[in-house]
Amino acid sequence: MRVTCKYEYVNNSIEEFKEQLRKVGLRITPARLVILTLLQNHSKPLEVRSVLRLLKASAPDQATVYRALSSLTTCGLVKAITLKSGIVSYEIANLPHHHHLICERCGYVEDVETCCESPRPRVASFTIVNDHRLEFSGICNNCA
Amino acid sequence: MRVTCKYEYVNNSIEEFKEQLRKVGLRITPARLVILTLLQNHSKPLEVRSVLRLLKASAPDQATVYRALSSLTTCGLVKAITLKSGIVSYEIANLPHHHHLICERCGYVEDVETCCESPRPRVASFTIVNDHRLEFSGICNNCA
DNA sequence: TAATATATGCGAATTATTTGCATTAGATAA
DNA sequence: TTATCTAATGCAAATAATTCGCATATATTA
Repeated sequence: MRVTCKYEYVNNSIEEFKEQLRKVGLRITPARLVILTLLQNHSKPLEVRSVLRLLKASAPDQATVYRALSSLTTCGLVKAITLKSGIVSYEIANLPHHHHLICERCGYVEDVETCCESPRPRVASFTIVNDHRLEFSGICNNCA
Repeated sequence: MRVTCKYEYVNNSIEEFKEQLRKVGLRITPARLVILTLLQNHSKPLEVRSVLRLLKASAPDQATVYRALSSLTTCGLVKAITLKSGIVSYEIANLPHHHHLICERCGYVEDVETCCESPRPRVASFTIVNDHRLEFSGICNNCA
């Protein structure tokens, strides 16, 4: 399906995104759709900077991008992951469960299915433990 | 041992820190020692902002703090960890192997010993995998 | 289609981080 | 020790990143 509006995008999951937005009570807006689409089309997590750069042309305003990423993350449609480097990146939330392997030199990120088989920690000061993130790091072939 | 110099600090590991700095080839300076001491005295990882705030009085200049955290991290004396929230925090590197459990509401961090028992991922695009970080998140008692 | 509340764009304000450069102070060797 | 060399610091200023206020536009709902 091709949709032309203020910003242009090509996407097959538009209806899905709309449904998700509806479900979490966020309005369906071009800015949110274009950002969801962008994240979906990139298999790798994207930093804000990249999102801004990739959308630059007729893109939503930068404040809008920040606000959209924030609301989408809060509502769980997008995941914010933070790599060892300290840079926050965003990815579509409903990907199959996976983790990341990141190159310490160049920042290249690879998804890995390896998961954490250990039990959830039991700590007196916490009531609920409901999520985990596992990140491996090393040196990619290019940098080695 | 009590050492008074341009900035003041109380510490029992000064000699250890000096030895570590020597080993990695960084000069032994008051700024580095005071930052290592601060990180050591806090059991929790600290963000740059907190480091700056806690040191404020007769502290090293902010540019110096950034530079020191950076060089200490590069040389491996300090670890930069990035929590789900996207905030980068720093902790002394030579703590026993552990991971973190963070409250999604308030950011409270607890160290946990639970580790990842799964095998290191084998991925064609990576030559070396040499580290991992595991982060659990949930709701702490205070927020629950 | 009208009413209303949310989202956007824009500019400006904040906040965070980095840089250049003159000066200070570790380290090293005589 | 002291002289020498180089890295580290402080300061001010530049840059980058993020947030905010507010008028306008737009999605939703009835």
